[in-house]
Amino acid sequence: MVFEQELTDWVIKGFPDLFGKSVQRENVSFQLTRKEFEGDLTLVVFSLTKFSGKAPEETAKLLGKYLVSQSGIVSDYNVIKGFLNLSIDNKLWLSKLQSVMNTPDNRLEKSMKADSDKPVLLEYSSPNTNKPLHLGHIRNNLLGYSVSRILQANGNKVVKVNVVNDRGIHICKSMLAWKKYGNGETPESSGMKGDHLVGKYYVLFDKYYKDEIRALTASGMDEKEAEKQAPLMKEAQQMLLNWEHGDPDTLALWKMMNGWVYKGFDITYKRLGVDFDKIYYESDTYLLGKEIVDQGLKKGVFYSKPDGSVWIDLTSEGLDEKLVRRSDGTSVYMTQDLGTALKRFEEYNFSSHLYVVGNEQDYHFKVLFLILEKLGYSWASTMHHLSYNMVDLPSGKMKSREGTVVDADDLMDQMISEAARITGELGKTSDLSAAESQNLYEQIGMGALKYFILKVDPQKRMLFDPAESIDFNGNTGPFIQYTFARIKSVLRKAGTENQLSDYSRASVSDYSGLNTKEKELIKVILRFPDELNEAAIKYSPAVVANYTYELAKTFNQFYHEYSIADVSQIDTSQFRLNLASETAKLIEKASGLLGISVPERM
RNA sequence: GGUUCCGUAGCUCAACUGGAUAGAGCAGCUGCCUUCUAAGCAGCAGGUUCCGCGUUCGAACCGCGGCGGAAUCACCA
Repeated sequence: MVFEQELTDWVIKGFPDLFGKSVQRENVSFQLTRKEFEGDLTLVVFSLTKFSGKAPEETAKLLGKYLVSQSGIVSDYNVIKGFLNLSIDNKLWLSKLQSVMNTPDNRLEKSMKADSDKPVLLEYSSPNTNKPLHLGHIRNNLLGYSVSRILQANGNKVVKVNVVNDRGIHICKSMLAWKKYGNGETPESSGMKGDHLVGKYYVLFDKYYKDEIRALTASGMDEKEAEKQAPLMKEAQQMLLNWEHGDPDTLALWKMMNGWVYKGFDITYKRLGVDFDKIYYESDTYLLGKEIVDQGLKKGVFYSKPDGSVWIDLTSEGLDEKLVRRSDGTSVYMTQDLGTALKRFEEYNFSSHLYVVGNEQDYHFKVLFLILEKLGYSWASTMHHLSYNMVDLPSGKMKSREGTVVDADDLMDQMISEAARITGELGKTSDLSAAESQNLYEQIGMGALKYFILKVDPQKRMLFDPAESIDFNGNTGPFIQYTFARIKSVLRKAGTENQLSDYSRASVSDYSGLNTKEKELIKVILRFPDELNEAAIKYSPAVVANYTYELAKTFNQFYHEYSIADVSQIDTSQFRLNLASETAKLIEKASGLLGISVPERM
């Protein structure tokens, strides 16, 4: 935090003279002073008492006195129990703020040791092509995209990759159902979005498949056996074989239907505002990794069983035995992930590799990384699974086959029309054109959705109740957007937008009567780099989201208490306008990290 | 059953990674639009941080033991 560095230096410097013993940097810990106490930064002295040999209060008092007389930073101090509250000179707050204002973008380049030119590889989204995206995918996509922005803001190069799961039995199910029951229906003929159309046949397959099972069990067959013997399932499996053998008809159907899905996904991705630098298709990558298995066998990392299947024994690590190649020589999920990881390293020479994948795959990634390590790849240690928890409905988990999903497109539509309704009620769009209004509704609706998802710690399971639409009041995206728009409006009316840089220097240094609300706002503004850094370390957009809310909230309180554009005091009002302008810039920047766009007016 | 994650106000979430009297927003109740945006501001009420023991100056956070929820342990991906 601001001033922490300097103050720590002073404590270390003065300690030996005061107490006859020296202290290490890690023993000196500062925190922001809580609002109810006098002061700006607080030194927690408990951990220092074993070096000072004195009681906490006594230690704090001596240090406080020393800092006031020697450091030139601290104007005053008070001691409460073992907490030494330090007040920083107002002028220093102002000059810190001023240096930030005068170098608008530089502060984003500091923090986190961005590793030279090597990129960070970030995989996210990874959809199946047999059904449309739902709320769970939204969480994945928003998280992945936001993490990429946060890493970039910390000075990293990021390569965003998506791997599309475009093959397998589940794809064949939709294909088969379409072939049997589709009557040649296309997105054009039905007016349906391609991914929804394909999803419809996936559900249809399941319906008829269940019918078959029921019929078989009614005639006395065991349920497990019925699942295997159902004609539809057998046909689907045959289709998969045809696909693997390159049957032209099957491939043509596969290409056509996947094409529909990609078109649909593109629309959804675009609305979500996410994008990728490279897309991998599983149909291209599923054979990768076999060579790695051979090498692993030679090195003795893997072993084969009599039937020819290849395994790794991880029981000594407290895990199980894991299959890495089937007895028929085909690769499994693990095999291809090994292969793609190696391929990506060869292609990009990444400094680290992140996977944004749901926590149901925690075990898979644990094993994946462990195997890579055992195979001797040094970069295995740079891999990280950014695991996030599921989105739950009040009724429990979403299940696409049972129709208990919140569809991504539907949800976005709903959010946008809700935004339109509320905006209309508040009468804010009377002077906007139809196109401008529509654009505004989209910004607000999507802002609400994105903030709702991203403000929650990724590791926590979150609940979404479709019956209660996402809020537009309080701790929400629209509140942040509203604050931004209001600041912009004030600046427009004050008519000083263009002169700010000329004014800022003079007005900041001349104005010394810093009051509580102004100071609070300044403190929040100056915290931005720390928050950004923390967000990058934790890979958590939630840090940014909660910070942005606090910034907007603090501004609103400040704004309410003090008339910003009071012309009778040109210096103070100019200073306050500068503060407002700085806040707006930060809100815009922080929102950008979340993929939320902020409107100039709303 | 083994492993991993989670449990904070009625509800949805915070809590600077061990610090002071655990904070916001919804929902409920009170006030505030003749003044630059009321999607706002000020206030009231709401807590045994799932339970117990331990570690220490100090625990929502760390350790152990329970209870509750979830995920995973496939020749699926």
